[in-house]
Amino acid sequence: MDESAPTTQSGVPARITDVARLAGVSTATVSRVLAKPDQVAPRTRARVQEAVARLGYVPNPAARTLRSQKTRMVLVVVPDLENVFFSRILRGIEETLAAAGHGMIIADLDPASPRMEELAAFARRQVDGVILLNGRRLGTEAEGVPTIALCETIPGVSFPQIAVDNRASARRVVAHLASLGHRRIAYLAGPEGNVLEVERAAGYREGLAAAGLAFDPALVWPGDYTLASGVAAAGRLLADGARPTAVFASSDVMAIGLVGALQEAGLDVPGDVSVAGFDDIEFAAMSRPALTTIRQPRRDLGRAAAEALLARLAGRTPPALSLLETELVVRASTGPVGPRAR
Amino acid sequence: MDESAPTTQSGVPARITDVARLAGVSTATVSRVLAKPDQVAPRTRARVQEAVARLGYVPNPAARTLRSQKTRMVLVVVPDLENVFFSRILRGIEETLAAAGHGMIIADLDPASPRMEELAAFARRQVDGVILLNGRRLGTEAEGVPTIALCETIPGVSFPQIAVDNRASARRVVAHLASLGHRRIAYLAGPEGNVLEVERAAGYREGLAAAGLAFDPALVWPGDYTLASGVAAAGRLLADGARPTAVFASSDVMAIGLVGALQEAGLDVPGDVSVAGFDDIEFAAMSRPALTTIRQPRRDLGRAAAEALLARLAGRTPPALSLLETELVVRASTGPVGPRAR
DNA sequence: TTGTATGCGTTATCAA
DNA sequence: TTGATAACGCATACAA
Repeated sequence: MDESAPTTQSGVPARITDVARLAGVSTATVSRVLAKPDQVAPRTRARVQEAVARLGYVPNPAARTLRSQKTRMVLVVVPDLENVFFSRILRGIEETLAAAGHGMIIADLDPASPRMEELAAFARRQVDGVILLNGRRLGTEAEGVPTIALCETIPGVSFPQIAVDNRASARRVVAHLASLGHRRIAYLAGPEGNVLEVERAAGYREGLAAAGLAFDPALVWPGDYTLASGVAAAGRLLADGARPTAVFASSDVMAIGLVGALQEAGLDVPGDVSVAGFDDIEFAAMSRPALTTIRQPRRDLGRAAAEALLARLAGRTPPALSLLETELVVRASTGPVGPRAR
Repeated sequence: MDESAPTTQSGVPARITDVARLAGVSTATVSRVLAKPDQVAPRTRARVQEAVARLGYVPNPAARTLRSQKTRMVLVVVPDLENVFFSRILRGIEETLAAAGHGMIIADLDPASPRMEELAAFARRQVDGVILLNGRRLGTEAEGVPTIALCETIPGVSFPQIAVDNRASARRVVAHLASLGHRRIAYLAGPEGNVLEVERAAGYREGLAAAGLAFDPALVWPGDYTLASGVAAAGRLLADGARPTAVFASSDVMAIGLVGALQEAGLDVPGDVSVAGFDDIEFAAMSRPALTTIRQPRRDLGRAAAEALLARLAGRTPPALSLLETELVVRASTGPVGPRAR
């Protein structure tokens, strides 16, 4: 009944020498059977595999790493594990890596953290590759550690990057709002200097231009992707003499904060103001009114990054930049310009 | 200007022999300076430390692990990384482990997954300890891998467990609702058989009893901690002839789904129905109306688990069960029994 | 207090 | 196709 761990009788994990002895071959042959089975004669191979199974042999990873200089581990650097945005991406990465026999180590690290250096030292030795989600280079890529940037692209680097077309997506949001008749469309920005922010802001302006609307700097409000900045934006809107009839918030979290604060102030969304977000986090669909937003294919983003890294590890060269498709998800938070606002 | 990696001139990472040569000592002494500095004469120690700094020496982890049989890594098993509930716990674990020089490897694994076995094989070799968040034993603890269970306790195991008092917390929610005048209080349950569910359900019944209210099985609704089950519960409530005036949902996610669906049906929360949740996830405060709930000290839970594990690694024996304090957070989703319901 | 020497468990090189 | 053997880089028992 006892499904105890497969080991030698003694309870100590079997080593390669145990397998070799049982199969009547050398350790070199055992190693070959595991790494390059077709270089071993079928009969020998069968004997070894039998012995491996009997002893439940699993190679010692540390010994393997020491000798082969490969760790079969990948480091994933996220800026904030608490941000729900990343969870599904991580899952996409993990499932892809696991299928290829690689483990995933997560570092939750503010890009400004001094631990970046410590982490670089870690990455140099403990992983075969790195996926960066925080828009900051680790520095290890220069030392030959294959690296991929995901979502937050990093300008001027030579390694592959995976992202969505933030600019085009932002344009699409503005086009949607304009098509509903909105002519005063505000933009709730992300943290200054952030790549995502730069792109989305540019898309906002281009979207206005495409709809024949003038850009008004007074309608660009500062934000930092946090709930609090969404709430703060509500104050701004309420104080505004010439209120916008729609707001494009550059993250769902800000959009949700904004909507909540507006409702608290007695405004109706979308009756008085339409609000759109970006990301399509889980709570976008469950907030009231359900949020119109841009869906990022998060799982696919994770998968794509992991695949690109695996390709690099295999010596291939993935494209310098891959852009995945987003989708405009129209829900209840955006609607035609209301009678009051007209 | 170039902050290149600290290595020997050749670009190859320095080894212990390089340090030994530069400092004019044996490798054993270098090793000692790093592991037990006080066993080395101050002057020698200084020379070695100087050499270490000059060469930017960092011990090779694989070699270290191979020799010492310690990996300085901890495995954390979560049932669902997408569940926002875990993120802050993970951060609490990570910061504590990092401070002690241990890395954190996350496995995102449905408890029913067949990968549990594969993971056990991994844990046996690649980590010094395990923290289980999914209520399932890995089996490696029997083989001497120190293990801690967190949040979802596992009955009948001998290793330390960290959790909150789910039962007492549930009682407190019911007491709160009862104090607002509610006499028909429904309970939206979690997945059948889950430890958390069993405890919270018991607390619900005890809470009713303490308030002098009768238990009515018809007021216990099935759920599984997902949004969808919260939405489904709304249908149940609306169809109910003798509607409850309050609902205690055993997770915030279900509570939020329930509230949204009730609002969609034209009911007012808390005017028509009060709703309370459990967990205090980030969105509890930002949903409308803001959710009354039980706050779990998630970061502290993570820290406590990590500390308990570190204690075990150090040969000490933490208590078999530690319960951390929760807090009833009263927000806007619960209120006095409304006139319509009275 | 310091040094010598050995082995941790593999993989890779070379020779057979 | 297979085997002998030398690293991989470190920590530790033991000796000095």
